[in-house]
Amino acid sequence: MPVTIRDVAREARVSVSTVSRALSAPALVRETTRQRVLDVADELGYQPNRAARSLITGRTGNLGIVVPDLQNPFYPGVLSGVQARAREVGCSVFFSDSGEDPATEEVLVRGMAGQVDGLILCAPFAADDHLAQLASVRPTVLINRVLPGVPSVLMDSSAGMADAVAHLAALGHRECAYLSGPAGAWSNHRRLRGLLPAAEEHGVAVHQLGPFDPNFAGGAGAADLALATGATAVIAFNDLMALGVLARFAELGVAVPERVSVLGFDDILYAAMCAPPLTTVALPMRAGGRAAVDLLLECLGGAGPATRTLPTTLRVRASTAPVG
Amino acid sequence: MPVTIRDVAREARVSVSTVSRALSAPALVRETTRQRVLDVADELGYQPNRAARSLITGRTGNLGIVVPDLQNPFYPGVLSGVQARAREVGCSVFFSDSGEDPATEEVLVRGMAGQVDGLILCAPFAADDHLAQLASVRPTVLINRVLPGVPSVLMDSSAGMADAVAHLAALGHRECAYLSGPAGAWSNHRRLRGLLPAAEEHGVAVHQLGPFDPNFAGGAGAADLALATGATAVIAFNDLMALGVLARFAELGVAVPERVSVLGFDDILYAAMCAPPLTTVALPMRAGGRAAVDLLLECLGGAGPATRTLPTTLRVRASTAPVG
DNA sequence: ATGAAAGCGCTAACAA
DNA sequence: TTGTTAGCGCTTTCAT
Repeated sequence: MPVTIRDVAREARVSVSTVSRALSAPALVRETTRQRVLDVADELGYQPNRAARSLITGRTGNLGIVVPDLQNPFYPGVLSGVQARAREVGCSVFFSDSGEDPATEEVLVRGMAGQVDGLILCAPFAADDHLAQLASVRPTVLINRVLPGVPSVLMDSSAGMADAVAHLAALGHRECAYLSGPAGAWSNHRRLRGLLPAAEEHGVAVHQLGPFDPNFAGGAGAADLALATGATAVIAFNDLMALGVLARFAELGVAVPERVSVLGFDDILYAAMCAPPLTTVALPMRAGGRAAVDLLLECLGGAGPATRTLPTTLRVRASTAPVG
Repeated sequence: MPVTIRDVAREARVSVSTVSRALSAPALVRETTRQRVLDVADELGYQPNRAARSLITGRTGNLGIVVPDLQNPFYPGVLSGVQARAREVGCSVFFSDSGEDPATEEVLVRGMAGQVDGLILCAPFAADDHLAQLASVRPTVLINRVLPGVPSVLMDSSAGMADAVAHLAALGHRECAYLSGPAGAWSNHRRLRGLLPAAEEHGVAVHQLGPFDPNFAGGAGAADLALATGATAVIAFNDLMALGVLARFAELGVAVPERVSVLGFDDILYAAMCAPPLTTVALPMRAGGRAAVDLLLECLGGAGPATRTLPTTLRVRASTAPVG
């Protein structure tokens, strides 16, 4: 039988209300009383029952996050940031994985909604109207997705893409292929919004290919198409695809970066570990997770829907070189 | 104001208990009544308050899992399995990351304990006595760790290691280097328990090196040492290390698998994506996560502490070849 | 500064 | 088969 607030009250010779106050409103009890209560609570190993507390306060102290696919190394990074920040502010976090399915996503969100103070939806697949409905159930923060009236954390991939193009242009590339990710994805859209104007500005022609699956196989499948365009550089939607391109090129005996330069997006762990190490636009995964928690907390505190844009960083490694 | 059980009761013209029963003990109400209640509940969008329910039943419907490090691709795999299975049985899952620190681990477990029915500890870092204490707070299942009296899911890495050695022996290797993972780790211990007898049996000499950090840098750092032993094959504690070895060998111009064969452990996503693709012992990550949930559910159902051992699979790829 | 008492929304006896 | 009632453990008025 776990120890309750009454046990502490009895032992400390005060009322339950005093115990309650000693724990959650220290200013309202005399210092000596408070100390005695705390001592007793400690000695008895008292842990307030969160269900009872939240039943009355309406707050759970929990956050929920749903990501599209934990197998994509990008999301564990975000998740890790969310959890780290949540821990710092004393929150626990519910996690789930939608398998990139909008319907599942909806079920998961509604399931979590009842037991969290707020939700973080990472690159959600739901359509705008559905998403708006979900966001209305509980305070919600979006990551890498925009929806009017809903706060969001954005990673500035347009700027990252512009950096990437500038880098290629500086290396003398005049023709590049872009391997698209999922057609409807906000993130793919954003990359294009960075790519096209920057390419125009630098006088780089763009062959837009795809959409492809945003994974290794997708990249491997796209590699030959990219080659056929005659482009001297390939920009992939994400690192997983870039890795696929690298692998297929190796198979084909196409030298990277001597004959073709390859560029990824995300900077997942393996981008630095492959051969050649991948030049890529690093997205602030952990920072994004942390920012989402902060934004959520602000909303719970009554702040209006804000948007926070996080900078990206071009990491130049060995997969890009001057056009030969 | 959210809709409560009383709203449903009033609208359906029954008592609250009937509503309660219609939802959680369908057999106890007449079919027509039940249908009416369900219709009203649906129409009103009624969602039972989990805090209130758990306050009285003592059950939360939540599970908790803590992993050492989400950046290691092995753990997202497990986490993903846990979550998938939990969802099937209607549970939500709390997640956290200990950063491979025993003290943090303990804090996290105690923090979660109050709001979960059971806990899954994945390759925990806590010492046996501390772990035993943690496991006594709530029903607990261990993954890749054993402790008397505590149920656990084990991945049979001893057998996997034996397979690996047999594979190398068949290729004619007579001398191999083993790059140890963390000294105290149960999993490292297990690998050795498979390696040594199998090596003996097949007449393969083993150079035991390390311990090293179980990551890319650790492997890269260990590569030269391994080479210096004169072994024709290197078995790394895990894939991340094996990838480090591969990278360093590439730098050194040491041909894999022509001059040295390299073997990993885990079969993380990248193992199939690197060059050359890595021969490795695949650990059932998702299956392990699912099994842990099942075991936990059995414990909650009153079953005694059981141990479930999951088989591993040797995946032969291009990083191993006959000794030249 | 402290205590008494009224619930939060729900389930589980116990009655009917 | 259904309703009535008593709490689960806690916070929060309202008194004192």
